[in-house]
Amino acid sequence: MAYQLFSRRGVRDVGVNELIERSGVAKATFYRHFPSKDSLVLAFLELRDRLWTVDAIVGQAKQRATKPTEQLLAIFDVFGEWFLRDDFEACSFINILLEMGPSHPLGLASIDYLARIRGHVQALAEQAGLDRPEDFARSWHILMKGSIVSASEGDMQAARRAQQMAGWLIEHHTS
Amino acid sequence: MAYQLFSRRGVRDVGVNELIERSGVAKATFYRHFPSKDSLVLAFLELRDRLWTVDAIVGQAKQRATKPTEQLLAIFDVFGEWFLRDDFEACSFINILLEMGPSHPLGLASIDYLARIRGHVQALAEQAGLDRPEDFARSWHILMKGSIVSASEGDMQAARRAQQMAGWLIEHHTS
DNA sequence: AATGAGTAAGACCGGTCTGTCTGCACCTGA
DNA sequence: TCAGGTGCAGACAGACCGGTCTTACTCATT
Repeated sequence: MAYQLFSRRGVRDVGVNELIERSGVAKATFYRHFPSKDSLVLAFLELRDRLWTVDAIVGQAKQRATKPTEQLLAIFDVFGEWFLRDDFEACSFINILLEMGPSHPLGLASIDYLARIRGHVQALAEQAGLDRPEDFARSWHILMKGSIVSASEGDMQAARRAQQMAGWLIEHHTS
Repeated sequence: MAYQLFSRRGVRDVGVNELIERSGVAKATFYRHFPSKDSLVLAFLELRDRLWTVDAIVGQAKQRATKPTEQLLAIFDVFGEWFLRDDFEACSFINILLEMGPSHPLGLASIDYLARIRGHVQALAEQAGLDRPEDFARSWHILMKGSIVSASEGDMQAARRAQQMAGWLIEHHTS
């Protein structure tokens, strides 16, 4: 419920009143479970990490290939299909980071979850035996984030373009 | 004045009252010049395009090299220094696009100015005689936007990483 | 039957937002 | 001298914000 609203319309655009009205819960009940709106947003970010990062992206990519390098490249196959969805809502972690700033608690949490995404990439890079896996993951993440923003602009081939550059990145980290 | 506030703190975080108070102008005078806050934001975006895109980034990059491909790569040199500034404020076009959504008038305007940035890249690609300059510019733009988001997260080497991938992109568009 | 926990509904608080309107001073040109 | 435009200062409207608190009700346990 809150997940749909936050991911599609952003944190700032959804007020507490709307949340409780749509979920049919009383305001006092809401504030008994969450001491503030921000703490609900933190719970949303954690859920987003599980549903989107772990299940929808990394999980899907791992299912589509067996070799680690192919699993990495499959991330952009998943992205390509995700970009085509009409309810494409970009990356909540990026949205909130840019919306609240890197010093706000929610911005800091978003940075943390983005680092977690990078951790998945780095783990796959290590399984693939690539050189300097952390540098690899950081470069890879640039391609992921850049393609998401391009998709928000309307470039439907953003995933394919990023995947092409990702292939070159793998080559240059292969000894 | 409004430029500083909007670029550093975002459009939604700066209200009309603060704007008029800081600029020492009366509210009625403000609304005589701009029919709404959004129209001021539109003027801000246009100024941002001139000061930041044209002067600070593209202009600087062109000054630092003579060959078009070197001028392209110099963009990431400029980015690298920009990322180190303590008043680094990310890209207002990306911020506003993600904050307002791609269907909002301000989001649409941001998409337009982002396309203009891509136009500068494409023009340089054509001068350099690179293959498929529009595809090149779109891939290049992914690297620019991805590195900006990574810099917002705190990765100070984001420009260097993007520049490396940008070099490979040039190679693959050279016949 | 009595008690207490939990809940829905919503009034309420102080504050913010964009945008309008009034009051008053100033300046300029006829 | 006086009309008209322009400016600042700020009250005000109407809506919304996050968050607190009251009221009335249900239901499970004692």
